[in-house]
Amino acid sequence: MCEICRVRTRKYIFFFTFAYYHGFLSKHFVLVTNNSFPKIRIKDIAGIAGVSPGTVDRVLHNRGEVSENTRKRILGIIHELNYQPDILASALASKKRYRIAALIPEAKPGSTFWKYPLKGIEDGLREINHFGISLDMYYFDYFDRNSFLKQSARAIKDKPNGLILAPVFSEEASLVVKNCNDQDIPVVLINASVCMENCIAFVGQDSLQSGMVAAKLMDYGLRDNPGILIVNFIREEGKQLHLLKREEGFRNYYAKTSQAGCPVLDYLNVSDIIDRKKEKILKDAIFSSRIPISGIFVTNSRVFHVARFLEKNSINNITLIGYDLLEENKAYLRKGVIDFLISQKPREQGLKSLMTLYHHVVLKKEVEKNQYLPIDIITKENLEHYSFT
Amino acid sequence: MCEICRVRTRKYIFFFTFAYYHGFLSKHFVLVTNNSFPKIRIKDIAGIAGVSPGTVDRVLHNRGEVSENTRKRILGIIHELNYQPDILASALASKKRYRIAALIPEAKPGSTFWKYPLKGIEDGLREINHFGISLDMYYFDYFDRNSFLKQSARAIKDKPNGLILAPVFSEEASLVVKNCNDQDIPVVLINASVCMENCIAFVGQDSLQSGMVAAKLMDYGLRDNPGILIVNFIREEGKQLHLLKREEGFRNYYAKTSQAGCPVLDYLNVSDIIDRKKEKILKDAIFSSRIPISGIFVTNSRVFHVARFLEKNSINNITLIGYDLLEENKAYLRKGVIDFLISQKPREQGLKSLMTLYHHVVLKKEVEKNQYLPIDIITKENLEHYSFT
DNA sequence: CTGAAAGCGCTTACAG
DNA sequence: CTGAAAGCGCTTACAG
Repeated sequence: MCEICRVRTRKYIFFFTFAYYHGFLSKHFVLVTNNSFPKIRIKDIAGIAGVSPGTVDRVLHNRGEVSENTRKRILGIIHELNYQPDILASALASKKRYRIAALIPEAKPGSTFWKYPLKGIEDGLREINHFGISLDMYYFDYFDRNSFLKQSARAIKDKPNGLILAPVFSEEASLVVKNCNDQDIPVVLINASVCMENCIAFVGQDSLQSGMVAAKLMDYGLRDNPGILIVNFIREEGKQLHLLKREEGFRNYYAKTSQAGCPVLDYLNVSDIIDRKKEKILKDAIFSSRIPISGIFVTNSRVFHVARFLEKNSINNITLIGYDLLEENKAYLRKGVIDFLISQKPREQGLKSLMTLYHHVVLKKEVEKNQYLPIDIITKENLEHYSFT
Repeated sequence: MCEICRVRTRKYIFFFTFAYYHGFLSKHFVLVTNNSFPKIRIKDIAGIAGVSPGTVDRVLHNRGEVSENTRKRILGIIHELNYQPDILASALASKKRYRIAALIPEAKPGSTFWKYPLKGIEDGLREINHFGISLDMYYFDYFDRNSFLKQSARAIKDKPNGLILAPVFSEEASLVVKNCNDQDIPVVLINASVCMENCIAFVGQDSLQSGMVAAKLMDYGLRDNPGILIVNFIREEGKQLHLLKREEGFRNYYAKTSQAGCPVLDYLNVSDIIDRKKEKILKDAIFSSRIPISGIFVTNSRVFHVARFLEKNSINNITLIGYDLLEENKAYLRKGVIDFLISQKPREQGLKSLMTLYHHVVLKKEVEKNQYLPIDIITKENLEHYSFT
């Protein structure tokens, strides 16, 4: 039913397409291009359409000033030949510059998590900076709402072409997102999610599901000893939604799936800020618990506080599960005090956030809205091969 | 001690560098460039050195025909200004083409593993094909040595600029590597390792360590029930080195680390090819074992054979651990027949292999020789977020 | 051993 | 509404 024509050289492309467009060939004619196919250029399209390259360019970039007639003709040819612009030549010629801003917590000694997303962003930048992309970092203090407000104001004032945002303070972050929306600055959320309808993407972990994974590991190891303590190290009651989600996932698993049936779950909220009281609170919770504790699940990276306590008190019959490959946590994992760490691919979070903005802002491609990264299970045995992920 | 000068515009760069090179500035002068720094071009270097761009290019690419004197002068300036070539412009101007060949098993229904490395290679290609890179695939039959020989001969005859090689048949693969060496075709090994001294890199998993991870999971779940069966599904006795390594890692863990002390380990080799006998062999091994079996470790992706057997015979008190997210394995993981799967990041293996060749062949950068990928632990709970890794 | 010129494919003013 | 020309930074013959 169709004539098929394999084309190799520009001359042939020109001939067939020209003929096709001027009605010399059957409407069932199909142009089959192959591997050793010479690239179609704007010039070729212009030649076939009988216009100048400038006009094709105007059509390609929707910058108007083209009659509807020629526009349609050109779009037809572009479509027929499956024209793919040469993004190298494009980037080289258009001296467009894009500024991406990243608003994330500063990595501090003792809170090293955020150095990995930063590394991911920097690694990504190295791959795409040729395309005229530059990066501005706005660091804030993880514990200081005011520093977040200050840095977010700075970032927005600089009017970047895109923003990577760690919504550590969820309410304030929502305002930032709204603000960006008003100024047409696309936002990608990293690590935690908030106000999704106004963001182009979220890159991070499925918190609910990661709680289920933690519970599975707990359950698998402690089939018959159901005394479990959940510890939340929090900044403010009820504000860090992803921690609540993790706890919910953990509880869901035990409510529905556990092989041991529903065990006794206890929980404890400890302030993440006041340091001196942590130990006493843990001591009370563990020693005077109404149930003998055989497993502890910490819903974030502060699991090393518990590990330190267990080690000090020579308690080694408690299974301990927490989050993230902080240096302290890694050390306790190696020693066997922590049994499992759930990791969130922090480096990839950074990398993917940047790439998502690049695809959206520069290449103008569709991007996936929910980019859930794998929930990595880390043990002493596979830790070393995860160092840079 | 040093004069510091922040430069912004080309004019200043020219002035300072020119002055510096002609002795008008102190030797302690340091050129500090910053973010909003205009790119240094070949033209700038040529201007300062008082030569033409062509000469600078000759120096940059070591293509001789330059007097030692000017060569040194130009190299000095290049170094001083930390010149970074614009790889976009370079790729656009030099119409160089690079052909990468990939020699990997064909993904078949029932053996879907290799479709993920392929996907990784294809995804990577899409990022770099602008740079004149094309890909030729040479698929062979995982079970057929002759098809490997045939396809490898084809691949080499086509003289690619680089080869991605899955050394499924280790001895034959060594010959291929030697052959490539003679013709200056760089080789990246994917998934399994062989003949490393002649390859530029290996991309895959640390097999010994992955066996340790499997053992850890087994041990953690079965502290008191030490009857464990190791099952090897093999093509030929002693030929698939990475399977032996996995078993070795598993045994090492139990010999050294196990909390239960050294448990009773039994093992079984089953031919991967003759299908009808598998079930009977498993039945004999499990039912008439000298120890009651409470855990089975399968050293590769054929774990679904065991899962099928366990399910058919309604045995559900045996912990089952194996490798790879084949469709069959995923189904048994979801049902709870398989407890854990170790995954090897098959897609990333493909992606990294291609990128390694790109960096080596096109960008002429140093590449890391041993690229061990994370040893992913997959459970029913985190399976869905690993689909495409 | 060195330089001048043309070209890679696309974009950007500018002239009509 | 359309076209001709110059230029992005680098490379490739070619002439001397």
